[in-house]
This record gives sequence, C-alpha cells and structure tokens, in this order.
Amino acid sequence: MPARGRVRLVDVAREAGTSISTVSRALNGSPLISTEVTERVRAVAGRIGYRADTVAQELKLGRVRTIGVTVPDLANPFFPEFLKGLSAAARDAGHRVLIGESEEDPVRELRLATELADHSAGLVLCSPRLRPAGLRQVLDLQLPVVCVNRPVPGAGQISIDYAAGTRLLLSHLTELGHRRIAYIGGPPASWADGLRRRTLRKLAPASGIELTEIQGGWSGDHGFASGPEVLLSKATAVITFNDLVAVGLMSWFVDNGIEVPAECSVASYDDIPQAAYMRPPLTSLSNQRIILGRLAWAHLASCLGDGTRPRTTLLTPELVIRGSTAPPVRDRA
Amino acid sequence: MPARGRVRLVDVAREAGTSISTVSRALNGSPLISTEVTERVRAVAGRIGYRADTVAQELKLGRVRTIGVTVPDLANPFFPEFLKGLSAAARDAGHRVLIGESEEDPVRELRLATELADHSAGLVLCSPRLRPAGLRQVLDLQLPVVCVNRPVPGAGQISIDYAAGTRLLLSHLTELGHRRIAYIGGPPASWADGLRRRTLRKLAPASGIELTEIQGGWSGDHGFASGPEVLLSKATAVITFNDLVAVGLMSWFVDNGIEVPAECSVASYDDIPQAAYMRPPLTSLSNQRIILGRLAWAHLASCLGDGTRPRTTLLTPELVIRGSTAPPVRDRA
DNA sequence: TTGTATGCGTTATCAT
DNA sequence: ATGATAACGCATACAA
Repeated sequence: MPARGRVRLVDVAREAGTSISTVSRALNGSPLISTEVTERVRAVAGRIGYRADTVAQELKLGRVRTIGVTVPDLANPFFPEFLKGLSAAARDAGHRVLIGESEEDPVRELRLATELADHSAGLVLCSPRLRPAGLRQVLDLQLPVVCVNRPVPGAGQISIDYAAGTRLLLSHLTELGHRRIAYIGGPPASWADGLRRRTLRKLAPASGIELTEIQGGWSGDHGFASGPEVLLSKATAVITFNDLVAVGLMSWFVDNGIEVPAECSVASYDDIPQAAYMRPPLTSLSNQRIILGRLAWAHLASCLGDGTRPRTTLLTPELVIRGSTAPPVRDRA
Repeated sequence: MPARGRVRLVDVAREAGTSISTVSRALNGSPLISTEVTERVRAVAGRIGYRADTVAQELKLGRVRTIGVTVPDLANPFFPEFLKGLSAAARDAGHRVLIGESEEDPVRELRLATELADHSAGLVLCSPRLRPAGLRQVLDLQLPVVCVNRPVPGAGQISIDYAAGTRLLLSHLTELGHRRIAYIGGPPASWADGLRRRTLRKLAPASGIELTEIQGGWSGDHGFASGPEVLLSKATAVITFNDLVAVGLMSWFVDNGIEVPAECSVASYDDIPQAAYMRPPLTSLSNQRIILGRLAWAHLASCLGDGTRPRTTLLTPELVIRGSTAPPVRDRA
C-alpha cells in the first residue's frame, strides 16, 4: 500500500496552504479546526486523492486494527460459515481479518499463528489442532487469544457444547430403540472429535449400547469409505462426524442396497443447509456457526478493550430430527 | 501487535551490550557483522523474546506483504476453495491475505475493496459483483488488481472459461437428444451467470433447442424452489448454476416423484466433492478452483514484482459425466 | 484556531 | 566491523 508516489499529508497541506497538523486534525474531525478550514482541507484531500497511510497511523497510534484467525481447513463448510460471522462482526467494529489455514497440521498451525500474531491485535484459533505445548506457546504470545471449540487451561474458551449435543444424539437414538451404534469420527487432531468419543464411551454402557468407533475425517470420502466397516459392526444407527461424512456414507448405503432409515439410521453434527435436501433428509445437530463467529469477535473485542480474560461460553446445539432416523427394524437385529 | 511493553531493538541492544544498528543487521543476516556478534545478538533476542515490529518495518521499507481479496459469499463452496489456493500460494511467497465478503452487494463490495486496498500491496477481486463504474474506481486505486471470473476492459483477467464449459454442457445434452432445456441461473450480479445465459441464448437456436431461463441463486434453496417452474417448462434436461442448486432441485424431484435422469436430466457447474456422492451422481463441469487461486496469486505477484499488467488466462473446465444425465424419455416429450 | 516539533520502531546512510 | 543518526508518514503535546 505505501506505494511510492503516494499523496501524503504534506501534499494536501501544500495544496491547501496550511500545515500538516491542520490537515491531520481536519481529516480526523478535530473540533479545534474551524469549519471552513476543515471543509477546504477535505475538499483538497478529496481532489488530489489523499488516503491516509494506515501503516504510519498504526505505528504512530501503537495499535493495529487487524485480527488473525486460523482454521484447519477451508474446504470443511463449518469454517467458512464461522468466518462469515467473525469477519462481519470484526468489520462492523472497524477491524480487518487475516486468515490462515493450517491444513490440519499442528506444526503448520503453530507457525501460522505466530506469523499472524506479528500482524494482528488479537488471534482467534478456531478448532485448533495444536498440541498442548504449541497451544501454550501461542497463548504466551503477547496478544489476546480466543480459542474456539477447544478448552484452554487457565484461559477462556468459546465452543459449541458437543458433549450436550452428543447426549442429544444418543438419547434420540436410544429412545428410538437402537442398541448397536457406530460412530464415524473426525480428523485425528480434532479436539471436538475426542470429546464426542469420550462422551459416547461414557454414556454408552449406561444405556446398554454397544458402541463401534470408526476412524474417519470430515469429507464425503471418509463416509463412503466407512461403509463396509459400518456394515460389519451390525450397527442399526450411525453417528457421523459431520454432514458431509453422512452424505458419503448414505451414498454407499444406496449403492449397496441398504435402506436409510429402515435398515440403518444416520444422524450427524453441524446441520449444513444441504442436510435438509438429502433424501431422506438428515437428522443433524444444528449449531450456530455464524453466531459462534460473532461471539468469537465479541470475546476478542472485550480482551482488546480492557484486557479482561474471556470466560467460557458454550453454545448448545439443537437436534433437528428428520427422516434419516427411525426405530430399528427387528429383522436385521 | 504493537502492544505496549513490547521488546524492541533497543532492548536487545542494551542486553547484548551493543547498538541497535548492530542488532538490526545481525538479525537481518548482514554480512557486515562478525559471526560471533551475530550469534550473541540472536541468542539474546531469542532469550528475551524479541519479535520485529512489522508495522515499523513496513513503514520504513515502504512495502507491505499483505494482499486483500474480496469474495461475494463465503457460504458458496466455490470461494473457500479458491481462497485455499490463493492463500497457500501467497503464504508460500511470504504474504498474508486479508479477506472480505461482500455478501453479493455491489455497494458493499466497493467499500470493502477500497478499505482493503488501504492495507494491501495488491487486490484480488474474485467474481466481483461491482458495477462497471465501481470496478473502474477500484482499478484506479493506486495498486495492482487482479480480477477473477470477470473480464476487465483494458486490464487482464483470470477466469474459468464458462463459455467453453457451457458449450460442453449443451453439446452433451443435445447429443443425448434433449431439445427442451431449462437453465436455473445464479445471483443477479454474477457476471459468470450472465455469460452463461448469453452463451446459451446464442447456441440454443442453432441446435434447435427450446431454452427456458429461470431466476436462481447459488444455494439448495434456489434449486428446490425452482422445481415447479422446471416442471412447467416441460424441459427434459436442466442446467443449474452450481451443484448446490442441483442438490435442491433433485430433492424436489424426489419429493414429487420425478425420476432423474429418466424423466429429467440434471447437469451443473463446479463439480464439488459432493457431486460424486449424490444419487444419481451429478454430471458437472469440473473447474480447478484451487489452481485458479494459485494462478490469481501468480498474476498478482508478477504485477507486484515488475509492475507488468497481467494478461488474460482462461482455465477450461472439464465435463464429468455421471448418472444424472441420460437420453430423454419419449413419453414426457 | 493554527503551526512547530517530537517520536512511534525500524532500516540504511554516513561516519568511525 | 560497529555506532550515531536520519527518515519513513502520521498524530499530538506544546507553543503561539
């Protein structure tokens, strides 16, 4: 941006026949400057195309109105929607958003966060894949950090309450009468995936549920590839890491003549818009991703403001029951 | 980032018992400084946690290694994938990327681009919804601009060749024997949508095709809502603005007992990963969105380097034929 | 109400 | 090989 040949304050001052301080004050709306001078200066500035050098402003004022945000993978629709909320809220507050994608790699994510920190007033780590040591390193950087979808020891967090969501899913399926349930998990470093697994393992025995855990990921490919394992598990219901996984799995079911929900129910997390357009439509946990983004900004903004540590906020997801879940058919039991 | 209480060059200098110039040179790997001093300085810097103030650097060096990019809507999967390619390439070259979402609003997009320009060395306008005057205004900003998926008078562009893609789609459908074809369009301000319509209108008569154009958008909702109109048109094949629209439309078809492709073929643009997992799987135009992003960076980088104007690059999409297209059934004709 | 002068943290020029 | 210092463009304390 500070291209050579740029119009500077001094150029406006010369043209307007005044000093640079007057120009600066006029442009910043200082009440010290007379109305007519202010108007003349502004007219001149507009005419010769003056645009303040934000780098110089930032240096002088000692603050930068940019925040950095890391996400594991932009192709997972959760994150763009989160970014929608975050960047809209930040922009409303006059801040810009620097994005970085870690590609699910903890090492890359650490580099990324450190790098972004150098250019930002604050950091949002969305679903960080960082290992505990890396997370600590980022938190030790000299700037406010808000952690999304992952608890941070000694700091605040803002997350979707996947434990509660998992309970909702599980009780829905058990109430329908399912006793053999498979869970197709997410990316290896996903903290949310770990939490769901722990929750399922804890709750399953109490409800007399036989739980099968399957390695997964976040894309349709993972769901499709999991088909045989699901079949082998003899599960009457499957919980998938997200709706895309469900899409893939359900395609495999169609290809292999397995009827949903008659022979196998499918329920999932996220409730992306397509969930309602699947046939059968997908039972899924609706989470407020855009609101989560706005909240992340709100937390960060409060840190930026008075330096208060953000506290824990949990968003409770809602179960949207659709046609992909139904009571199990006895024949296959 | 320039938080108060930051470690500065002078702090390192004091601790290392040398001058700030020596520290600056040592840290920047100047050959003027002796190896032992360089090492000592670096050790001290690392120990007391020095991180260069990038704002000061940018001011001094007169250049900023940040680029800005605008997209119409992050919820449309085309754009996150484009951003994947763009931001990866930019980061590999040591640049950061500032994103802005215009929410399909030309006015907002102009504000956004202007705003981002103040903080960037260059701008990428992805599928800009700007009106011609706004586009000109952005191009007149004093920085390199690369326009994606839209031609710019007198400047370069880098686009997916949707005209060629449309020809591919159309000839595929005509070869199958379709003569009544409906097109469900995209967002109002989409230049790509306009190009497709013009191409269809031009080609349809020559192939004896009766073309029905339907207002649309980019989401499943638009596809679903278009169902009745498609039915009314008596089209035997539908081209949808993108795969999400196709998802919605095909759901409506299922709900209304219309079989795809037997009663109506569906073909689309973008070939998102889910396209292969639809049942029937969707015939779609595969475009290299991630490569498009990398190319956008390459163009911008060349402008940033020697100030050359980027030239026109067109990426030709490939038609991926799947089960959603087939010859029309005579009964409905 | 306006102008002068200082400093933000860094790099680079000029001395030494 | 190293140190003192000017300048990047701006905002503001202080002077007038």
